[in-house]
Amino acid sequence: MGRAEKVTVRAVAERAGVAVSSVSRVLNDHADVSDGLRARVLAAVEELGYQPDPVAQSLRSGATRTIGCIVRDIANPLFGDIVKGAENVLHDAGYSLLVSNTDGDIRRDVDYIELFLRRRVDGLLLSLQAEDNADMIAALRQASCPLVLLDRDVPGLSASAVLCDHFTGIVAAVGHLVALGHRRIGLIAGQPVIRASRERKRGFDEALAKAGLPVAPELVRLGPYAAEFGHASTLELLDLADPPTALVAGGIQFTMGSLRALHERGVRIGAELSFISADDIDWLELHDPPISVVKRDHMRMGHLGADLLLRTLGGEAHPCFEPVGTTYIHRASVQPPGVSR
Amino acid sequence: MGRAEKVTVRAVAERAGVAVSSVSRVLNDHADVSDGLRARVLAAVEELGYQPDPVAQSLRSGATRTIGCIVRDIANPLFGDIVKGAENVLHDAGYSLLVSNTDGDIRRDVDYIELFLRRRVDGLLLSLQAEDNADMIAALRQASCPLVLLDRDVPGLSASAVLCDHFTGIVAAVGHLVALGHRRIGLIAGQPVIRASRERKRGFDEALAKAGLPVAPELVRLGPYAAEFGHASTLELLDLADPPTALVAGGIQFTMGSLRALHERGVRIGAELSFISADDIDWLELHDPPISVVKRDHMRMGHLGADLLLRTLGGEAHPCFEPVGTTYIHRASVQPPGVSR
DNA sequence: ACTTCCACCGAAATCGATTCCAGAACACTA
DNA sequence: TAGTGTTCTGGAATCGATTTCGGTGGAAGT
Repeated sequence: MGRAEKVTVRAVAERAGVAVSSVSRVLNDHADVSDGLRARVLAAVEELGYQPDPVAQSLRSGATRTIGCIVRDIANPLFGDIVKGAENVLHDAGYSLLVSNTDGDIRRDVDYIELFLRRRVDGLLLSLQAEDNADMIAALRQASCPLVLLDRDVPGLSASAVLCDHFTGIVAAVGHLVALGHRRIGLIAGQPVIRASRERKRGFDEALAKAGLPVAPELVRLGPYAAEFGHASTLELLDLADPPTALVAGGIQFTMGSLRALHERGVRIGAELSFISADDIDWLELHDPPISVVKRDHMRMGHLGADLLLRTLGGEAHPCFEPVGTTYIHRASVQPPGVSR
Repeated sequence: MGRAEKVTVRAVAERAGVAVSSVSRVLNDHADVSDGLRARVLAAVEELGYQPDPVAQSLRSGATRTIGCIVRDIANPLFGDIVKGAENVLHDAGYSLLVSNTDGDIRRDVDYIELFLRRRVDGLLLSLQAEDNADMIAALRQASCPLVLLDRDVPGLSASAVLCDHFTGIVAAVGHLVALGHRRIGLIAGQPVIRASRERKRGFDEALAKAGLPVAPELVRLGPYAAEFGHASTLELLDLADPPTALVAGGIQFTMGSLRALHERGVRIGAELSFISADDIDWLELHDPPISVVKRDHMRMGHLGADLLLRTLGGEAHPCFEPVGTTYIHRASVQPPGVSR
């Protein structure tokens, strides 16, 4: 196995017959290095197959070339796409990505923030579970590295952010439902401690207001981002005396739970209940009927998040914001109400 | 922001009026520490809020408490689940997880292996894209840290592995098709450079052989793990003069591409063509008709992989192997042939 | 009273790289 | 020839922790 005698800068220096400082100067191409010395050092480096030890470099420089990424559930394709997009960009820039899994537990947000900061990451990519957690904000204030929020808004924190325009997509989606004649429209979304939830709710309200329709409180269910909440809420909505004729699921977990509930109840989607999923996953198109969605580019979110980090690491002092658009895509799951036969 | 003056072991020593070595001894509870000294040091640690710097510890100890994980596509829920399972276990054991994304490019396997080894990870969790790549094997031989293969088999390499019993599941699945009367059964699977592909093919062959049926070469398509291959292969199979009456997709990407092709062609799954997906994703149950699957516990794979790593890090010298079972689950996508009306 | 031993603690080396500082070698000018 | 600069190079300090080694003081043994 690894019988590689660990070749250090000292070994290179010995081999080349120069001082270690000279080796370092050559490798980091500092000024004041003669051609002869450079050649000898590079030859020795080549012969020994020397590669500097990143751990030692980190100790000396204070930079670890590592980024910490905090998400709720890495197995969720939404976050998977984000992480993938970010990792691609960061890898090309010479950074590695540490991942986490906070799994619905807000305290784990704090734990991972502290863990990653202790590990001296060069930056944090954050999809937090709540924006108002005091412990979390306190932990982030300790950070001396750049922070990038993914579709989150933590007031008073100096951080860049990728911000999705949920509003436009939802307004278009609900507007379409209204235009088709729907009057009782249900919404299942996350709690307002997350920007995405607030924006979706705001778009929902706005679309109804624009149509002069009242918001029926019993049709709006805000809860934790988990399939089970989508499932339970859907059953509740179906059981109302005056149930909705259309339903918007504001998040992919809700979509999953909601569809499961509709299948269990044998509800004919489109015919009996129009359905829209905010957030697109490819298989929704293969559903029968295909599910209308509000789409955004998840990988691009990760990509832009990484860009923002790199920009700050590159010296940009002020927080920057990158918008990501959303589009409503109509599919057969949305039909005019009362086409029940 | 971070106005925290960086509290080091030296600061603690000064505060407590002792030598740095004593502080270290207290913190790593070595022997030869008097109660008085321990108390003074711990008090100073408390007052200053001292936390040792992991980078310095890594340089000194050679251990980084970091594990590298190499997968093809972190956005794929299969790998997402694996990574999640592994991260949970490793986090609890004090390790952090570096992720990668090799994205169908075999050279990136090698790149990431070398990158992670250079970064001195304490272990590697590997879902390689090919088992016979000489460069990759050479790179892995350089490793002086434990290796764990995820559903892979690289002969001659000293590594533990999580091994899925694809064989049993596929035999049951194809056996069921045969029992229902299917005679022409198609298979779309990965290339034999990956154990999973080989085992699925072996199970497929075995099930047919057991039934005394010949393997029709034109019905077996082995190619790269990508939805597009599943899509194209499915179209080809449908266009055969004597097309299959049942189709097994050996991998979730193939399932996705294959289902898309069947939808495009308007094939009535179950009635016109029975369909089985090897690897389960939750939405397959919501498909119309629900898709039969060969299921395995992905998160458990990650969990066991992490356990194997920890076991080796804990001193276990010999490679260990952990089996993961597969189960065939019948759903309505599988019907007797010729129920076309 | 003198050795021996042990418990305890501090100084310094170490991990591997980078960088500051000082000095050597050489050229050029007055 | 002496003096002044350049240009290049080596030694040593540094990053922050761990660990070896050696030394001190006190207690026990003869």
